[in-house]
Amino acid sequence: MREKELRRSMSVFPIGTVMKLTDLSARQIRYYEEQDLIHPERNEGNRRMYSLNDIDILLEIKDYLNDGLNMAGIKRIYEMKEYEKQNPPYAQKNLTDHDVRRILYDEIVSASGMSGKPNPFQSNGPKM
DNA sequence: GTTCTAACA
DNA sequence: TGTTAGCA
Repeated sequence: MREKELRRSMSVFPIGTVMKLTDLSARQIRYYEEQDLIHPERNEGNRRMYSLNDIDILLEIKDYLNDGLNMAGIKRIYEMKEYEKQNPPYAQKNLTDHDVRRILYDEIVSASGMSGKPNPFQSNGPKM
């Protein structure tokens, strides 16, 4: 079932399509790339070409943003995801990749909501 | 018309 | 983040 992943990794969408699919601005999409959250390829004309995987990540980022996470918190989650890939310990300790991510996620979200002081995971209270 | 980089509000 | 400028 690797054929499927291969296709999901093919960069075939221009930023305009990604904008419509994710409802994110071009500015945001390019910014998340700068933060190493996504890695679109470039075509002959230096245009960014995104894959279905990139789009999935973008949609995930949008969810995290809605939960009040800032870039620091989101990057944490993806950095952790990378760390896990290089260090199999978790996979063998009966926790799936998804479970570990869920745990870290809850940790960051609760840290954002329980402290009265500003913390690195919180994007300063509501702006109203 | 669409996307890109860079920079300023 | 939005937006704008000047290119390709």
